[in-house]
Parts: sequence; C-alpha cells; structure tokens
Amino acid sequence: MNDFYEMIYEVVRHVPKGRVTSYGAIAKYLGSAQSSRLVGWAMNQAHGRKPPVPAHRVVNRLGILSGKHHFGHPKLMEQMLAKEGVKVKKDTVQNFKKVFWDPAIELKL
DNA sequence: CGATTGACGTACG
DNA sequence: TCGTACGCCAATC
Repeated sequence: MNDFYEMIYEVVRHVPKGRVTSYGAIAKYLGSAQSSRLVGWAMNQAHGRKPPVPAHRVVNRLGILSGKHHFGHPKLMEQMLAKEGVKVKKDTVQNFKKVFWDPAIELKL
C-alpha cells in the first residue's frame, strides 16, 4: 500500500484509548491540510487493514461521528467510544476539546 | 478518459 | 445561528 495510507493508519493507531482525533488534524499532519477528504477515503480503505485501524477514534473537526454509518451499525461507533471512556451524545463527542488528540502535538513531528 | 462522489473543511449569504 | 456553495485529492462509475 502507499505510504500515504499507511501514515494515516499509523497515526490513527497511535490515538490513545479514550481519545479521538479529526480528519483535518491527520490531513494537516500528513502535509495535506487541504485534502481532509483524502483522510476520509483512507478510512474507507481502512477496512481489512492489519492491524485493524481504530477508525472509530476519528471524527470530523466538530467531534461528530460522521462516519458511524460505515461501521456496520451506526450505534457501534458510539458504543466503542463510550466503552473506551469517550462520552458520546447523539453522534457527537462530548468534551471533544478535552479528548481531542492532535498528532501534530502528541507525535511532535 | 471524463464525470461523479466521498468517513472534510472553510467561506459566504 | 443555520443553510448553501466551493475547493481539495483520489477512487469509482
């Protein structure tokens, strides 16, 4: 696979439990800040990747589970996040700013 | 090979 | 404050 996707997957895998990140943050970290959609596409391809990519920890910049519909069942993403300690209310991550995990800061390029 | 879409984000009305 | 429009890159039709 292209390193581009691997990088995305790696970043997502580095997201600590109980934390979430955004497509834009990943895109920016990869240097493709304007290509936030690419990150979404990468997530689409994430299915079947090994090791599995915790895509449920990736939300849009508003903290909304925009891609929950791609997890097989819409409620699944919310459940997984809740199980990891992330409060999710109506498809939106509560206290998003606090649980937000920025690769540009944490990974400190 | 051209047109459309997509798990986004920002700008503008 | 909410809704609509546009840009961006890649994959799929």
